[in-house]
Amino acid sequence: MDFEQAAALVNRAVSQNKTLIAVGKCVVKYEGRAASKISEGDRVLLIKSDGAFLVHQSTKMTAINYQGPGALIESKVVPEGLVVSASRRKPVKEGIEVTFSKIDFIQSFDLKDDKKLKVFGSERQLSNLLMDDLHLIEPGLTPLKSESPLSKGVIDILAEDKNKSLVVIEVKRRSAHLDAVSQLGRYVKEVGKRKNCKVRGIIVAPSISPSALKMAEKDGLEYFKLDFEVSNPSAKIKGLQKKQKILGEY
Amino acid sequence: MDFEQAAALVNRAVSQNKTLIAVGKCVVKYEGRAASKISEGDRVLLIKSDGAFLVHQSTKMTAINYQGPGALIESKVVPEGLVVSASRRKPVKEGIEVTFSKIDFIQSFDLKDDKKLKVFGSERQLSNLLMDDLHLIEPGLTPLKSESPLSKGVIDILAEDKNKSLVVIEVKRRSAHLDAVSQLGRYVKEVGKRKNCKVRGIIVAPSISPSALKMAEKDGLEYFKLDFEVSNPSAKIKGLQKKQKILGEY
DNA sequence: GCGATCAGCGGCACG
DNA sequence: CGTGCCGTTGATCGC
Repeated sequence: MDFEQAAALVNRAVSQNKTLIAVGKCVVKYEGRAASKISEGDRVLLIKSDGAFLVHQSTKMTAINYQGPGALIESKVVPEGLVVSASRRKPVKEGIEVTFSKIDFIQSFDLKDDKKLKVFGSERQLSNLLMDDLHLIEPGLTPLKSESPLSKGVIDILAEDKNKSLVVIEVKRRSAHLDAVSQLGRYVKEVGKRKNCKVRGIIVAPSISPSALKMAEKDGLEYFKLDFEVSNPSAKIKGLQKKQKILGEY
Repeated sequence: MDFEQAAALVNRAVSQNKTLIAVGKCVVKYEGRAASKISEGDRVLLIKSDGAFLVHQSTKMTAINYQGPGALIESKVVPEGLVVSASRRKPVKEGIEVTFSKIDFIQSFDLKDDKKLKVFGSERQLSNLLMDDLHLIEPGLTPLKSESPLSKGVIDILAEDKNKSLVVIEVKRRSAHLDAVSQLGRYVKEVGKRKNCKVRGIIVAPSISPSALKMAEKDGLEYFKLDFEVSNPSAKIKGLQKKQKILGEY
């Protein structure tokens, strides 16, 4: 297929909201929030029906250049070959330009798909499950509210212990790191200020980095190890236990 | 092309480290760090030469299911159609299974590409540029070290002001948020502890969220607005000015 | 619209 | 390997 035909194919695919796949030798330039350039090589261009625009190399998961849904897509022939470009004004003015010097393959597809991915084991879901299992953390701990909106951020679980103290619980679906401790610290601080009382903070996560645990202890926050299991189509909390003073284990 | 031929094509492409593109009607299941399922629809499957495995719907930028480089890829025919699966042991045992009931297109490509993307305007680059422009923040501020490794994290710029006080500078290429303030706070705290002296902290970013600025001021950290420009092939700092007490502007 | 956070985040660099 | 953090992060949800 020559460049003229290819350009026509791209423009037709875009105007008909079809998905287009092109493979060939190209250079790619981007300018917007950042700028980038890559010289000639074989790549895959994927343009989706909503205008999402992706340039992939033959390795790695991530696209080397891209433009989000809603991009304005144009194609034209220039002396160097076929140019396919995508640009948008928001979030900022930016654009990609892919210049093919050789096209190995180009085709448009009319993809019918109204299904949505269902995911199990998200933090939200684990948090909801945990609402009913707070007794695993300690007796007398009762849930007050989940997804409680704070002026800044959202508290995963707000609870009350047997002494009627407020407890802020932050759930992580993967290892907790320094940022998680900082985050919980902010929530505990804000709630304490609002309610003008002492507030406890608990991190619940499958693991925690040593420095994060150290920081948590220093800040008076607690950590509980969360043991959970995901399968299709559900997630389940298997256990929950206090783990502190990791050095003491040895 | 029938399923048997397609399965053979996939296995051959994988064994030869080629890149494979398939388009067709399929269901996709994933189980591993989380679990997911999506019922039948038209999607694009992209398998790269390094084993990266991506399933795309016809909208949005992100793949709905994926597996990183190094995944073990297999293909076989079952009563329901063609199964293409990708699995790996690390970081955890996990796998995707794509079952095609209809194949619209399938082809392998031998992509030659040894080029690497060059990006301009990264935080690292802006930070390096700023090293020479510290006087724009305040007279007498001199750079000591860039990318200074701390026990936890890396300080973008460590500097010294005219009073010989240490100054930790955190550069952000986009709007600074609460997490950036927390991050800088951790650094300032650690440096102050190490050197046993008062340490200043400055956030340099193109903008800052109101709550982040508030928290910064409360924590004794400063904010400077960074005005920069990116183009191909470079980035440039255009200006730098103190912005505080935003409410006072009105 | 901005703000804050999650994500199966991915990728990178450093210890 | 883990730890930390950047990313043109993207995507979602609440204000």
